[in-house]
Amino acid sequence: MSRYRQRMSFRHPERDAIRVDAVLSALGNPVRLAAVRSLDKDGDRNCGNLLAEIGVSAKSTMTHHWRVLRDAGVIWQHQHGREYQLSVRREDLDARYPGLLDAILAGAARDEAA
Amino acid sequence: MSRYRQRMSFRHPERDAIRVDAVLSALGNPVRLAAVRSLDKDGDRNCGNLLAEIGVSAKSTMTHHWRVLRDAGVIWQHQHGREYQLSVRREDLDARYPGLLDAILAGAARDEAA
DNA sequence: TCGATAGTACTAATACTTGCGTACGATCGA
DNA sequence: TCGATCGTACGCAAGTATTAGTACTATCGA
Repeated sequence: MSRYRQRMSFRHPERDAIRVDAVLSALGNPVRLAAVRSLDKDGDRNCGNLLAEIGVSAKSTMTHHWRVLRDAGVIWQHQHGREYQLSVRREDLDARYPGLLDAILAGAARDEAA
Repeated sequence: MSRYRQRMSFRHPERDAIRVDAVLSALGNPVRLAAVRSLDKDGDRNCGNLLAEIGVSAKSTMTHHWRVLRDAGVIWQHQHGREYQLSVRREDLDARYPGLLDAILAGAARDEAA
């Protein structure tokens, strides 16, 4: 009997269960904001791709951040073979909070330029 | 010699020093989001007014939240007699992150309605 | 001048966050 | 079938956030 729980597919909140304070809290962390910017700019990715790009050294650290973003309803994370496909939940976020994600991403781009 | 530092006027970040991740992190807390919604809806207030409205029991708790919002560049807080006038830094936020504050406030209103 | 009021400063307890090392399960490819 | 790979699960350590009690300063008004 293993000490480790068997991995199963993740729980993602329904669109209607997304809350703006959770979204803001999730994106209010520089590592997660950078991750979502990358996902939005360059399309879907697996976890390892982004790890190097964001400059985080430990896989387990990003596993934590993916969970926060997933639980807040910001990203989808689905298993695909032995990789996990990541994508921004743009349809859901834009439907529920029109203009929010674009304003945030534009703001992050502006901060970076300055 | 008192153990307590004398109060002086607060440091507010310059418009150019505001960072979107700090704004999101500040507004990613339900108490602070509610406070900013009240300020935006009903105009400038002092601290005590909002205390009751938001349902926070201790003044010192709100003192902490005002500091977080102030440091993030979300609110102005200026002494006026023995009260402190609070207001949303709408001009600065709208100039730096167009549409962000409106999207957030609309989102909070939507969440509340649901 | 003096009591009441507004709201901060400080302290502390508790809970949550972030980061990473290590153990592991599942899958791929040779 | 077996080693390499992907990325999670778990656990720990250090840091930060949240809340509130109490001490305090400054100001207002009678």
